[in-house]
Amino acid sequence: MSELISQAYERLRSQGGRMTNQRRLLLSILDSLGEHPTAEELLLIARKQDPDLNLSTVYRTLRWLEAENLVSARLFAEERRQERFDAVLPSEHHHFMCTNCKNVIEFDTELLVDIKSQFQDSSGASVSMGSIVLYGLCPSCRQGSVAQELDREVG
Amino acid sequence: MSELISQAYERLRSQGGRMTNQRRLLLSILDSLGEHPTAEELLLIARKQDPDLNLSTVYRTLRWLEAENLVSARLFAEERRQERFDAVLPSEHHHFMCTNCKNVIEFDTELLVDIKSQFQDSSGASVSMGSIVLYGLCPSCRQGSVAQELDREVG
DNA sequence: GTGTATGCAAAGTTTTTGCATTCGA
DNA sequence: TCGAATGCAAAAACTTTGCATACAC
Repeated sequence: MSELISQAYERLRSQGGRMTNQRRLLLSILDSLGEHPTAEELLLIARKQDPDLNLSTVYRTLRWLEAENLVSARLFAEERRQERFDAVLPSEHHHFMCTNCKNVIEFDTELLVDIKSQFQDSSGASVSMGSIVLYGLCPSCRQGSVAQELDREVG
Repeated sequence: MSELISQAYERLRSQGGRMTNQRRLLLSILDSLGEHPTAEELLLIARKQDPDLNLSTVYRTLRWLEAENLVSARLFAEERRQERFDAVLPSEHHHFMCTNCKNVIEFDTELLVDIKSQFQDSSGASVSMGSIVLYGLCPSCRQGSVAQELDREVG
């Protein structure tokens, strides 16, 4: 069983919570999904298996997981308000978002620690975490980017 | 006259737009403010000089400035939905947010270019911009952080 | 059985939009 | 003058909450 799911069971047990079908379903989707779904997207996927699942259950589950630090919510500035949810991976990871097709690519870097310590040294703050978001064109949108850019502008 | 304001005049002239009192006021606040106001905060400040100013005018002005690349909108994940607006500085700048007092500190770094090129090389994407957000405790919250953390949890 | 989690509907929060009016060039 | 910008109110988009019911333990 995956780390996410076994951790969730553990937390539930230790705080007297319950493992419901809804939570099991959402956890398994979050765990296997190689994407960063919004709450709505998650609902749509989950409803293929449980058509009665409710959006507020999705939000409540995500917020609980977030509070437990098993999932993190991210806002990409390009999408005004909608949050995207990530299963928290063992290593800090960062994101690239294609400004054309909106696809997200995760990446890792060891260089952030340098930025952190640079900032800590100069400011006197203590940094506990950090995240990077990069924007640009993904490989497939680089080709034919002119046509696609036009499409998007005219839309 | 500041870069922001003169640029705004320039853009208006070239696209047949008009410099209204409302825009002038908002521009001068954005220009002088050493903070990252939300639309609502900007409205409150502006209303000291023009009590009739409307929130939708603030949003429309900010969105126009954003489209002109004179202001950038940022979402800090810690605050769920509210955007903060920045006058765009000549150099890319990044943010640290104190998880305790929510204050924001800007910083610069030359190290992001390395992360960009690292990612470009490995992914084949072309990166046009990027932003870093760091979280932690600011210098003043580091002292007495225990008491303050408790305060926040109990809230 | 008991209390946690759910579904539903209503409310909350932030941002956008339609329309009549005002105002800058 | 006349079209761009504003104020207002209503809608839209996203998220949270209250409450009665269902269900995990």
